[in-house]
Amino acid sequence: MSGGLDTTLHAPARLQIAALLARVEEAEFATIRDIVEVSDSVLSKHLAALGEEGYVRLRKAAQDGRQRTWASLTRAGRKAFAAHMAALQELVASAQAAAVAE
Amino acid sequence: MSGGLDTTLHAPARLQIAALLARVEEAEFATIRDIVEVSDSVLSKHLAALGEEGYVRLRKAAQDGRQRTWASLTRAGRKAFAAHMAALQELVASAQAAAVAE
DNA sequence: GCCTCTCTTTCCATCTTGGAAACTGACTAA
DNA sequence: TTAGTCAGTTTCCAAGATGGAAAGAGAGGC
Repeated sequence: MSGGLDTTLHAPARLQIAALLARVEEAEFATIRDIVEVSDSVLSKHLAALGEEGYVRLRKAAQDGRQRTWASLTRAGRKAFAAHMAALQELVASAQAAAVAE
Repeated sequence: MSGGLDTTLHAPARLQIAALLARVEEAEFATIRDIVEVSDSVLSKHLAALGEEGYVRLRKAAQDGRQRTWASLTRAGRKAFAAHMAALQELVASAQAAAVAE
């Protein structure tokens, strides 16, 4: 019943995360958390969900003696995001077609 | 945390309903149900939700001796749908801005 | 009065989302 | 080496959505 929409990407929080990552090489955990405005635990879980789907890659490394995590979209992630946005556009278009047929 | 997105319209099923109605004067209950592919009860509940939000108007009338229900977007509904689509577009754009700032 | 058609409402089970708090791993400081 | 931080993770739990089946309800038809 989800008309081509990717449920993993459709949830508001993850849609924001994906949209953010779609325009960057990679982004830091804290940066994403502040932009999306969710708690650490929630962001961690969303990134994990995106990771399991193969959409996001997490890179952990130390910087200034502090451990940091960078997230980036995988190729599949970019593709899925683009497809999802396309599905949204199409949702409107197909609605139009259905209307004509009615 | 929902970046300007309208949660009432964001749920896949309701997004499809709204997209469909956005292009028609009005659509029949059964038509919507078949396009969105949900059960009667579910469609009824979604339309009720959209109605409570002031986005959809339901018109009931008899046709060929059968009682039918037509749904249509109210002006507020069309406005909200347009705004929601705009928010989706903007989500991508703002993500870009954030990326630059990073 | 009874039946059918067309939704509605109720009941219920499942899934998702979100935050707080506890926990882990890595590294710094004594 | 032990204690303390920082940066996420995982666990626990509560709340809200969503979906379908089944029972209801209203309007006509027979």
